[in-house]
Amino acid sequence: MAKELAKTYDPKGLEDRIYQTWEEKNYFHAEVDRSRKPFTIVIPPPNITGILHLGHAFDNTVQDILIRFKRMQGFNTLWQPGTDHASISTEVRIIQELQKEGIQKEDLGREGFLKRAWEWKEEYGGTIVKQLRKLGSSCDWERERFTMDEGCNRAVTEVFLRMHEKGYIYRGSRIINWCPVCNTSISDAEVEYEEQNGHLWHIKYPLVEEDGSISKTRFLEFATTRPETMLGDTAVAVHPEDERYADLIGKEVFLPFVERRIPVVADEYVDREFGTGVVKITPGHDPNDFEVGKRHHLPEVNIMNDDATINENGAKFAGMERYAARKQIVKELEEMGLLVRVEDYTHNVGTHERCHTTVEPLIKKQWFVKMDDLIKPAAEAVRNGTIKLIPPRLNAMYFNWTDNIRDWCISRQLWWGHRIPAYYCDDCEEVTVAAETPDKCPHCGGTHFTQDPDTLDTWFSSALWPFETLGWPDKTEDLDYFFPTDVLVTGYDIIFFWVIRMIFSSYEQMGTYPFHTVMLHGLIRDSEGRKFSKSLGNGIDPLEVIEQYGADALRLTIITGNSPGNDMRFYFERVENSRNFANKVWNASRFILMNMEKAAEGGEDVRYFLDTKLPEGLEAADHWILSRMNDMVREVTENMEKFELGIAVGKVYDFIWDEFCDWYIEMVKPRLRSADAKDGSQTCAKEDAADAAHTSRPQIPQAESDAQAHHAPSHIAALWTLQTVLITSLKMLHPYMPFVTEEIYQTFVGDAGSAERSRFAESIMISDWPLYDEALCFAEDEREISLIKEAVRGIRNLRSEMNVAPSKKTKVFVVSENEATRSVFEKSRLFFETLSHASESVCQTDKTGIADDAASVVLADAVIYIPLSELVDISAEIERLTKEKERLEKELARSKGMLANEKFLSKAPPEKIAEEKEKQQKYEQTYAQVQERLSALQ
RNA sequence: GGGAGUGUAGCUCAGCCGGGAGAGCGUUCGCCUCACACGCGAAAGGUCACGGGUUCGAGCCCCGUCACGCCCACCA
Repeated sequence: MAKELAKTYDPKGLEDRIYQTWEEKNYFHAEVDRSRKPFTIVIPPPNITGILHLGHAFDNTVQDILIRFKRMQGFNTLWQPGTDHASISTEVRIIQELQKEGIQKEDLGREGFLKRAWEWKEEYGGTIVKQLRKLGSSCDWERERFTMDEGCNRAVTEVFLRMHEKGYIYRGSRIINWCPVCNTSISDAEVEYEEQNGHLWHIKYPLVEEDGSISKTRFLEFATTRPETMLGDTAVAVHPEDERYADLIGKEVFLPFVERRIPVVADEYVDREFGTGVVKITPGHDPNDFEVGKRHHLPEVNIMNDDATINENGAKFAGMERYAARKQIVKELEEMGLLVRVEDYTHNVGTHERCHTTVEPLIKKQWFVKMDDLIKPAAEAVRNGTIKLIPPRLNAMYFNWTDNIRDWCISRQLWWGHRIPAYYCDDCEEVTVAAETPDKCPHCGGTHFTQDPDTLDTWFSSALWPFETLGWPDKTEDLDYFFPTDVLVTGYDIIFFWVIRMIFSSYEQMGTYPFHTVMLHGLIRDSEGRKFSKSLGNGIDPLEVIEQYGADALRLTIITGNSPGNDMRFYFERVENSRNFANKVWNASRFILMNMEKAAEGGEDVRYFLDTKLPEGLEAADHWILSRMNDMVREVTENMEKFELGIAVGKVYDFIWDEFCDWYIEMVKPRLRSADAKDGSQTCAKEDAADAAHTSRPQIPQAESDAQAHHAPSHIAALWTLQTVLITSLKMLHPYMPFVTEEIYQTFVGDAGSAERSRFAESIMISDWPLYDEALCFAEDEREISLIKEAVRGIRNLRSEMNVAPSKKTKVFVVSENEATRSVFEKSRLFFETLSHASESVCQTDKTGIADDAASVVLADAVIYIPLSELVDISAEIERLTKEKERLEKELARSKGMLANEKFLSKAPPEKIAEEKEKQQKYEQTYAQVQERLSALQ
């Protein structure tokens, strides 16, 4: 029957094989099916330049878990995959590659460059997609899309046209962030501020006197961090209510080098407290000054070329690089006596997040999206709960953005990307926005056009991702069925870049929101809490982790202990622990298979898991584990519905390892063993006897073994329970650890006969998600087994403290006046004895026949005695019991205090009071027993 | 400057509706117990950052303080 499983779980080879089977069986693929409810997730498209890092692994594991969970719950699940063209990083990458060959991108020309870029994309662009498969991602690969494929291109053009038509897209001169190295504008969101040590130069400009002469004695002093921008100054500003300068407002100062007379203006932007309360105004090179300049109708002087060298407006500094110019200007100002002083100054400098070049604010004609109207429904959706952010605390972050939105600069001076569908008439230079080159200029009738050379910000197409991937702008069945999608999973760091833009784009184009829930996860950091970065060299390649420990171990590690929105640190020790867990599950399964085989050798069909009805003859331990399993199913499902994946998987883990493996399997062993003795061959019996001779293992008394044989088949009930609990646990674990669970599941189900087979899913990934079942609640059995567990723990503890060798078996007496308690021990004798290393257990009502110096474990209404006279140190025993007595005294004091408190009695809920009373009673009973023991010993 | 966080065992982190402090790793002790040494059993280890308050009762709620990162803004 069942296949052999290796002794240790080894994911190598196995994962690829299983993944391939899933793909061949087409399990990942979704088709429109009106009879079923869809559940859709669109992947945050990874950059084609990317290789898989732990962030992707995290993001995609979360998505895969949700998808697999929903798939098993019966939803028609679609996980829509694809990749992003990532304009800047791809273009930079290709330029670097060209440089190695000594080629500039201009040498190739636009078309040649794009050809090269596509070749590059075809060759390397698929890497990350292959890597996602290694993780186990159950994406519908047949539907894979690319942000620059034909459909997405149409979508982008369509949206551009529509938004331009409505006036949301406009072209205008604005001060933008310019990256002189990437040679393109970048959006505000792409600017990263870095604290840098710099200087604050205090400079003074001479005043222009009434007669137009330049004063040699009167100056206006101010401070600046960027002295070179003075070449573009068109004013100096003071606060309108600043009395110190009231008389100077409207006058002029003289700007050295460029020899310009510029006005003193009054503007509230100026902070009177800072420095001298005077600010130089450079509208061409500072965003704030740009605003001031607009208010005062100041000229805008651009002093810089695109490569950040000074241009012809910079007088004699023309041609110098910006920092060289700065140095020279400072030097000359000093010689002219206009430099007052220099102080060290730490300030934040805007840099380009991709290359960390200091950005240069420049005035450029760019395309913008007007945001104030578009953003309103996006903000509203989150405010009124139509879209839920998880965790909700990130709402504040979201609103911070929506409330302070600025127009979105969408043009980029790059070649790789969606070219802006705008055409300039060669005759009149007027612009026409159209899907294709117009025939005739609507302004002058001209027939020759030049298309805008710029491309769109990468995020412009990503913003359309949830609907463009489903066929928009066409009206497709897919779009109608799968859209709006359900959950978006991404890191909180791209709420602004992506999430908000998808929300308003979808609302604008589709008239509805793209998803109802956004699950935001944190970042994975290294073991010291640092971000992973190339410069730190602390990168961890997920593929290596998978190679070494398996994808399941990686997935489990990433999810365990994490809650939405929180960062987590990555440790190899934790991966090891996850791997160990996979091995644990593996071996538990191996144990069950082994026992099934043994039973099968005796001619029984033992694939009981195929039968879902509760069989006859289940014992307390079986009921207990089924009941615990049932709770686990409910709690795990609830937590998964709440996106608390870390909590959910923790519960599966604890259940499997602690309750199922460490307790239930151990409880069941003697039952399976006694079955061996019954149907076992002679050799088996002989071996047992031989074993027993030199280890003093507890022997099943002959009479009892016979009794078992006549009894309802206990080992059959155990085998049924083992299989049922295992299969259910595997299902609960499957979204987290898809490979090992599938492999084991296949081992159990794989060769079931065709009749049984039809009742069973052929793969765990399309099997049914377990449901909470009232029929599996066994409160009484849970209480009984708790009692046994408590007793076993006590005995183990005692033996450990007394240094009793595990091989040393002892007689155990359970003394209780309570008949029900005695009966619990009687019923569970078989495994109680094994678990507590007892040679024999005897239940009785009093201490008859028990030595006074026996060691004891005190329970509420029972005392367990272990005669260990030759081993027990009486004083140690007294000490142990005294410690126990003290502990109980403390608990009793607490409990009595509470119950004596009238306010507690009058205000606490009745069930809490009852609970406390019960506890008190138990403490009192136990306490009395301990005291009795102590007095007997002393 | 604004915002939202975090602070719990040596380390990393859980801790739901307020009702006797948990896990993993590490440490110590004992075990190759016929599923698993990637294992089993046991133990030690905590002023739940600090100070107030609310409450019969606070790790959890409220106020304040300190520390640490994060996001946003960008005062020249």
